[in-house]
Amino acid sequence: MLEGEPVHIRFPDGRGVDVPRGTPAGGALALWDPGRAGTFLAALWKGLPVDLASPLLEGGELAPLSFADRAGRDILQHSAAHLLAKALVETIPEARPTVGPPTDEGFYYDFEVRPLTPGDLDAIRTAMHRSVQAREAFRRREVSRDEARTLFARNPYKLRYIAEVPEGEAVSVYDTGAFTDLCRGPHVPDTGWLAGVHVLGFSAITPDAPGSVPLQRVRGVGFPTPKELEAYLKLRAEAEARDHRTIGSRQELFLFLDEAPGFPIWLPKGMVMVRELEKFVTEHLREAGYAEIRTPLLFAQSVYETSGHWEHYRENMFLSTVENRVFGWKPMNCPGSMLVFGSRSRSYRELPLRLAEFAPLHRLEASGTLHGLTRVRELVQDDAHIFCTEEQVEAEIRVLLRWIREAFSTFRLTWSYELSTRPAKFLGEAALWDRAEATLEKLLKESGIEYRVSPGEGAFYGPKIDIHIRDSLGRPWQTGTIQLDYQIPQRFRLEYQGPDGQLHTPVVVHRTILGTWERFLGVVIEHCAGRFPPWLAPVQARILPVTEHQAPGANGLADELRAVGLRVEVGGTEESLAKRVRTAELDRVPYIAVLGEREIADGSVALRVRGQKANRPMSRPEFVEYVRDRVRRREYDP
RNA sequence: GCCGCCGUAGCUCAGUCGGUAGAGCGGCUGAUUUGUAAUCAGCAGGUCGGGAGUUCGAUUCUCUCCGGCGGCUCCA
Repeated sequence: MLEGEPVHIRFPDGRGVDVPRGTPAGGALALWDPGRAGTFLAALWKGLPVDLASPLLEGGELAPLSFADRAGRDILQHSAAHLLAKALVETIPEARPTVGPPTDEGFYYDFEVRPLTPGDLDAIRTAMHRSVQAREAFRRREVSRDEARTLFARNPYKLRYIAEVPEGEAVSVYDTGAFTDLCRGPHVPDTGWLAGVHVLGFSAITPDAPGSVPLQRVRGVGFPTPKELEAYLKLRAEAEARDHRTIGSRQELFLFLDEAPGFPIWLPKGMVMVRELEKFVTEHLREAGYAEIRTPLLFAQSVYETSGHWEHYRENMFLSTVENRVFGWKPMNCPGSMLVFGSRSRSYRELPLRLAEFAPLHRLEASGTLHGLTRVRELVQDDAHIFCTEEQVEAEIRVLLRWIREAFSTFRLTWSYELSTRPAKFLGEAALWDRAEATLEKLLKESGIEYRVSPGEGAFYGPKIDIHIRDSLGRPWQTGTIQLDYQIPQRFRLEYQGPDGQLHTPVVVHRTILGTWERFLGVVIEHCAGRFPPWLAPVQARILPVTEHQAPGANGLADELRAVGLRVEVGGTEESLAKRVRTAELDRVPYIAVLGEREIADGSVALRVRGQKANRPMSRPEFVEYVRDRVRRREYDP
């Protein structure tokens, strides 16, 4: 091809254009769609991401990338990481940058550098801002391996990455002002695109590799404009306001003491909610043919040796030595259920045998991982074990998948499924694992469920389907789990007599739906920002007499509500009505009933529904029935 | 557990460049009897997370332990 000879470029809408050879990708895209060209931050050239400055040397397919595309978003995050590295090295010249990838949330960059301080962060932010103002270009250069090794001679991390570049692939570096980083690219055209970048914080991390030194990880987020960044930061501030730890304290649901780290203390109002969840789950258990049992919190070491927990889970167990015998606090309910099943001979006619147990479990979680209600050391699962034949497994799991849909819909949560497969440390034979994994996968597929596969994340005894629920800000939490287990029943030598007269080992499905009361409530609190559905609310209605003359009437109404099983409080009259309404709203009480002279006279109530200023007058029986009905139907909104 | 940061009244936070601390809300008492997001006044409440060290003197500086937060790792 001759210099300047036109090349033919095709675009996603099928249109094409001839441009002089060597035209930058950005130039071609501007010809194609001048209106949107300003939002293009990189391009896809023959399916691979490239810089807008990249010259088109031959014909081919060209598509734009903007922030709206995941790939484009990642490019902006990655460019932000470069900008951060530039600023950090300007601030602390001896710092050695390692890697700075985009993440789901934003981006980070790891450095080998002295421990950072908040003051460093300020200096880094200033340096980044300066660079953004200067609109410094990201310039790509391809260099020889020798040149690259010279450029990064002081940085062993980069030298290692240079050595890892496959033979035949060019080593590329990007210059941003005076800063040069090893990078495959592509990048946004210049730092002016990074006005919506914000450094969130830093923390030390310890890389996996043996002998490696701790690194400082600086995290940030990037948006195309400062306005979008502001919107994001506002969302984060809201997330802080709905933190379950804050709401739990404000509404007196639970607390933690220094003397019992990771052990939640349920206060009366929180305990009401735990009981409501229990009731919600238990109703289903009754319909679905479960039986409830209770087994000890402690078992002798030998039980865990049989179950495999001694080998695979001991470091997470609380142990007690009594009369020279070691007892372990159970971290899971399975051993107890196994012992109950094995306590006498069983017939196939009993299967599926569904044993539920809601016992407190103890897990010695590392202190640094504890987090409010969502990561605790004492927890209660809505747990059950289904003992069944291999043929019964599918039907049982189908029921569970249906129940998951129903349960999470009640809370208006969105959830997702994850299939976790055989871990490095596992019990049993690989072939059995493959079969179990195939079964779970088939069930997910036939239900039309979208799921993610997490290789190696299964329990040590079997693969599992995990449920992740997201709170309203999109943060995922693992809750329910369905685990298929061919191992532990064998280890406990569980058997049932089949129709063939032979003894067979049952399969066990371990499953929880909500997961644990603790974590589930933590997420629900954040999801609804403490404005609980009436059925779950610790106080469902508060009755406010306007003056003390209406107090007897208010108490009478409260009795009527209590008589139908509702949780009611009657407000005092020491404070102004406005103040008491305000307090009730801040307490997130779903129904506020005001009783004044008028209401007493005509037997009505002035109902104020939580969050709604306008009040609805209704007769007392109407009011009682209205609240009762919405609670009974577990309506989400009051 | 690892790294960093933090710990002042029940809660949210101010403050002390080393001389033993304040506010708002909440609580209690009194007055007010109130019509839909804060009526007024008064009072009580803190060995400034625990321990040790430096100092004439430590809530303030140092060390250490405990706890919390943000990450890492791990998980329901």
